[in-house]
Amino acid sequence: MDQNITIEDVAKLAGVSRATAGRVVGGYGNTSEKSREKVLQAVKELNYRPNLVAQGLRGQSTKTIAVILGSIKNNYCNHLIYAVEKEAQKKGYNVIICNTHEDIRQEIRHLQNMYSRQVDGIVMMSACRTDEEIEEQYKELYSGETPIVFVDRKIKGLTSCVIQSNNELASYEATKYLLELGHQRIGILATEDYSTVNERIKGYKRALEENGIVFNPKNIQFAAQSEKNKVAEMTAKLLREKSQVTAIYVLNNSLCAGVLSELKRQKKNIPEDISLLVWDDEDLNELLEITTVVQPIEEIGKMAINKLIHDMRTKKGAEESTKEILDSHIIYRSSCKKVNS
Amino acid sequence: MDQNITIEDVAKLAGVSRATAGRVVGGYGNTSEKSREKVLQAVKELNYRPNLVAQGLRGQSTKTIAVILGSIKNNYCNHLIYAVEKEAQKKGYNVIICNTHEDIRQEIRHLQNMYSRQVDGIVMMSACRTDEEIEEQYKELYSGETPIVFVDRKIKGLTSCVIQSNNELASYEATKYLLELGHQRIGILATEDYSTVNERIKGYKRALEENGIVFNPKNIQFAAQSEKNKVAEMTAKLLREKSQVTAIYVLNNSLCAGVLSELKRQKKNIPEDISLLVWDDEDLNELLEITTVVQPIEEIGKMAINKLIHDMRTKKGAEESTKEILDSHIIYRSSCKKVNS
DNA sequence: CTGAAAGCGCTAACAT
DNA sequence: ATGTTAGCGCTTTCAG
Repeated sequence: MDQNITIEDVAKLAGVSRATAGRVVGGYGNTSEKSREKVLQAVKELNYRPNLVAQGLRGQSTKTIAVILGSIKNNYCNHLIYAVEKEAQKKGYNVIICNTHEDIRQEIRHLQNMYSRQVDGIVMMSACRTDEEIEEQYKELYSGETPIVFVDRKIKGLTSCVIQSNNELASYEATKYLLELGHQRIGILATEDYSTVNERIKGYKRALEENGIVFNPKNIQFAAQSEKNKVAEMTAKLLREKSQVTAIYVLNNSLCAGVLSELKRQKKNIPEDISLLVWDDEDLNELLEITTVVQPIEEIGKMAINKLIHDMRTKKGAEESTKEILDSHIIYRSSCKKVNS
Repeated sequence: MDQNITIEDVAKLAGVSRATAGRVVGGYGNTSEKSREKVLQAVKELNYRPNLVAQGLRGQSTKTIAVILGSIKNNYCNHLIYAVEKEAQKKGYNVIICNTHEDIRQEIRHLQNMYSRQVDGIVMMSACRTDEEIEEQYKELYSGETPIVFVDRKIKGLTSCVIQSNNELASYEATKYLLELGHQRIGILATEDYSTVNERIKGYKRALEENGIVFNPKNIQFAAQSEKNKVAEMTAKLLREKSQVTAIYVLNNSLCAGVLSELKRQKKNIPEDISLLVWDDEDLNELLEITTVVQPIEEIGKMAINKLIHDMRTKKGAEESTKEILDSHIIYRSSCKKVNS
């Protein structure tokens, strides 16, 4: 496995020049059938493999795409990376992963590092909250020459390309479904303030309003995925509030385990004692028959890569904001029960 | 965000030579305090970022590590990558992920590609079964100059460095635990024939033997993670066999959902009707109180990176096989019940 | 302590 | 159709 065989070695053995050998191997320019054969023979004999780093330096593409997101452990991210890697692979790109642990400082470091690496494009689920703006000095990192596709969350005050599912609408429909079952007091559990979550809350509010129900801020509680105890605590709080909820609507899959654990501790049965509706599907949801809003993650990932590759070709940086919205759908299982209110 | 600022631009602005600028930026060689300041000032002013691709071509390291494994969706792999990326980051490396989908052909393509990319090292969970051997022509891919650390599974007939948990022993102990509870007929569900699985089966057999129980081959069924229906079917088969099992021992977390789903369909309660013991922990296990064998994945990942970096430094390829075994432990929950046999 | 120059492996413009 | 050569951005001799 000598790693040091270069195009020069191939050329020598084949008895042609570096350029010709390169043309054959790279499949560009014109070559005679005779030299083609000789070169290919030499390639095989020497087990030559082109040096992608040199290609990357010489040419304008490193055939590398970075995925920057909170944590690969998160269910949504995990599926996203899977889809992204699959599509990237198909298109001849490799994927570098960067976990930010939802820390904007780390996100910025990763971005700088990826630019140093000359990646061709970036898929990003930013750690930036809706209320935050990127500091002025770092803004250029988020809108330079290298194309970035933002998935799921968008960033305030930035020209950018976003791909996400129809959060507002799907959330509206999910809420409407609960309302139709007679639930008037629907408690929400969500991760902290990201644009995605906000849109889902918006849809929730719209459905309430349409049904003449006054929104009660106490019915929304926040917790981060990592804070398992807090998730349980907030769940308990929802159940404890005077306006006792009859349904819990979990906006992020990552919080689901914590909610279920608290429900179990309180010996609340689903759906007899409480109804449950959750965003993002996984084995657990199917097993426990939890009604779920399913986002088309596979397609989002695929589209992200294709948009990226398109932008790379057209050399268009973030000149204009674009937004692709893909449809989510609800899988109705048995975790939501009719109540008479 | 001009990407095209080079060390030359910095040098010009600072009024020194490329070499001196490089020395300051790269922190090598000697420089006077005066030029140091001038260069650093220029770096800041121009927002210079070194080109890692050029460094990679010039130097001997690309600061890149590849992780090649079945699928990031698999729970074990997912946690492994997380740990690997975290440790690699800390040590100044980035991680490229490659999913083989448990297909040896894809694995080989990935390997070739990663060598083309001049990665510094590879963490690999090979798709190679125990009964298979790597074809002669590809063997060099698995034991060349670039250090590879094999995680979890090892490959037959190859000098290699393996890191894994004590599969045999932990499985022996898990089985012994079930035996002590009175279970005589313990059904196994496992993914197909990988070295890891084999070791676990070995531990299982040893425990049976020690207790004078004759091993019944029908009590072991295989299915792949992806074949959800087959998992259910095999579970049913275990329950149906004349030698009806009183406990199911699942050797791979990825099969767990399928097993649970079948148990549910058959309205078998855990642990009243059947005991359950599973490898690898996740939220689900805690929630359903499933007794679990927990592998130290975090440490395995960390150790893999450190071994890799060590091997890179010492330039030792796979000259000798090494093996690191880390301890698993069992978390006892309530999914296993005493029976009188 | 600093600068000039070579070269990592590749591709592309220019000659032949 | 093929060879020669320059140069991508960096590091590292080698002189001075």
